[in-house]
Amino acid sequence: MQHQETNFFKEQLRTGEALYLPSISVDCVIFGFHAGQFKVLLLKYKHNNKWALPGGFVYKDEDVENAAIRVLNERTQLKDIFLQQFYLFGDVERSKEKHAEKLLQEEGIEDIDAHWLQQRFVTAGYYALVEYNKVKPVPDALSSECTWHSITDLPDLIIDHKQIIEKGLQVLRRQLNFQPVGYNLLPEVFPIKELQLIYETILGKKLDRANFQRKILSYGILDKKEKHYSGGAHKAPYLYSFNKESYFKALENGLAKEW
Amino acid sequence: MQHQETNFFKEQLRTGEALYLPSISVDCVIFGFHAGQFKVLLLKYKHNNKWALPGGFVYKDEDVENAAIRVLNERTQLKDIFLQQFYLFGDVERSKEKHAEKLLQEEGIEDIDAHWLQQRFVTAGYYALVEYNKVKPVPDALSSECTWHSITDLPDLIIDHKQIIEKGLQVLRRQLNFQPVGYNLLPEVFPIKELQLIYETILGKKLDRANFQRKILSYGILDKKEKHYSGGAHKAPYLYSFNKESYFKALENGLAKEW
DNA sequence: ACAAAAGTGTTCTGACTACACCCATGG
DNA sequence: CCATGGGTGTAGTCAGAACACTTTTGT
Repeated sequence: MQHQETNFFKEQLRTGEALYLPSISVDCVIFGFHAGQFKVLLLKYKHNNKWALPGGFVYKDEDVENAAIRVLNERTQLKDIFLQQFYLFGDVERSKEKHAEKLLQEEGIEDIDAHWLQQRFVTAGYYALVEYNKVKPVPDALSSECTWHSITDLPDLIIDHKQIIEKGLQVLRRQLNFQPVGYNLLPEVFPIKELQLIYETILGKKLDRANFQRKILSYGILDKKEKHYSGGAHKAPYLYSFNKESYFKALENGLAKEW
Repeated sequence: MQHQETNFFKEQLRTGEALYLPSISVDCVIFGFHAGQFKVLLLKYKHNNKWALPGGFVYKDEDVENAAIRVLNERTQLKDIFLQQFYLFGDVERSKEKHAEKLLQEEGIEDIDAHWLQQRFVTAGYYALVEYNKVKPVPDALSSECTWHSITDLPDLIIDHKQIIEKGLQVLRRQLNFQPVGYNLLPEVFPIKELQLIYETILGKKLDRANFQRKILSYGILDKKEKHYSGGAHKAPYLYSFNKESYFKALENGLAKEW
C-alpha cells in the first residue's frame, strides 16, 4: 500500500514537469454552511498529518481558472459552482517552508529529479460557496482525509494557507455589498431565515429579521413559492428560490448604489 | 545601434531563464490625471510598433508585488506609490498571439534557445495612481517610447492588455466605495475641486459640487490649510492636504458603511 | 391557550440629492 | 459692478435601524 502510493507519487513527479505550468498553483477555499457554522473543506496530508487547502497545478494548455474548477470538482464531486478568484499569493516567503522537500524526504524519495516540485510556487486563491449536504469529500492522492472544519476553529495549516483563508473571507465579506450570495449554498427552495443565517455567519454578526427580509427582497433576486410546513410550533414561513436570471444579472452588474 | 540592442536582448534571453520565475509576469496599469483626462502610461515596442503596458518578470527571489513596484519605479522614476493587485490573467488564450516568437523573429534572433520566453505566461495585473507631473517616463530596452494615453482613446495594444486596463479600471471604480483615492495623484496641497475632478474622471460622470465636498470631508482624511489665491476672478478656494494617518487607516479599514 | 417564529407596520434617524443663496475676487 | 466660482443652507426623499404588533402553527 505504502509502496503503491510512493510509486504513484514518483510517477506524478516524473510527469509533472511535462504536464504542468511551472511555478504556479491554485488553491481553493471551499466554504460550506452547516449546523449554524461556516466551514472550510481541508485535506490532511499523509506524510506529515498537517492540513492544507485543496489545491493543484495548472496544465500547460489549461486556463488557470479551469484548474481551480477541476480541483473543486475533484474534491467535492460538484459541478457548475460559482468560483471567484480573489488574490495571487506571490511572496518569496511562502516557499521558505520547504514543504515539497520535506514531503519528498518523508515519502522516502531521493532517486528522482524533483526539481519541478521543489522550485518556488506562487498560488492563485479561489473561493467557492457550496451546499454542504451535496458535497462528497474526496481526498487526493497525497492526503488521508478530506473534511470540513469550522472557520472559527482551524487546525494547523501548511505554509500560508491560514492567511489565504482569511483573505478569501475578507474579500467575500466585501463582495457581499455588491454581489448576491447563496445560490449554491442552499437547496432549490428555502425560507429566508436560512439565507439570513448565511449572511450572519459570513459577516460574523446578527442581523435584524424584518430589515433583512425587506432588503433581500428588494434586490428582486428571489421568487416566492408556496408555504411549507416546517414542523415547528409556529407559523410556517414562505419558501423562496433564486431567480437565476436576475441573480446572475445582479452578479454582473452589482447590487449596491455606488458613487 | 540596432546591433547593440539585439546583443542586449540576447543577453537577456540567456540570463532570463536563470534569473526569473518561469511562466509568470506582472503588468502595471499606471493611471495619471492631466488636462481633465484620465491617462494610462504605455510603451511602444520597437520591433512591431505596437503598444503595451509596462510589465516585467519576477526574480526568483523576489516577491511578485515587488516586481510590480520595480516596474513602476523603472518606468516612472517614482517611489512609494500605492499599488494594488487586481487580477491574475491566466487564460491559455492570452499566449496564443505568439508574441514572443514574433519578437524574436523580428529581432533577427534564431540562434538561441529562447524556450524560456516562448512558453506560456500568466500575468498579475497591478494598478497604480500617480501624479502626472512627477512622472518622468522611461522606455524599457525593447521599446522606443513611453507615453501617456487617454483612457478614452487607446491605441492598439498587444495580447489582452486592453482587457487588463478595463479590468483594472473596473476594480478601481468599485474600490472607490471603500478606499480613499487621490494620495499620490495630487500635489501636497490642492483645492477640493481637483479631487472632485479625479473622482469624476474615474467614474466617468459629474458629481454635485456641494455634496462632494461634504461627503469627502466627512471621511476625515483631509486637513484644511490656509487660503490660496488662484488668480481666477472669483473667491479663492481653501486648500487641503491628505492626513496621512487617517488616510492610510481608511485604506485598511474601508470607508463605507457595509452590512 | 400559549409559546414560538413568521409576516408586516411604524417611527426615527441619518445620508444623499438638488438646488438656492450668499461671499470673495479680478477684470 | 458684475461675472465667476467657492462656501454654506435647506427641503425632500429614501434607506436602514429598532422595535411593536399581528398571524399562524404544534403542543
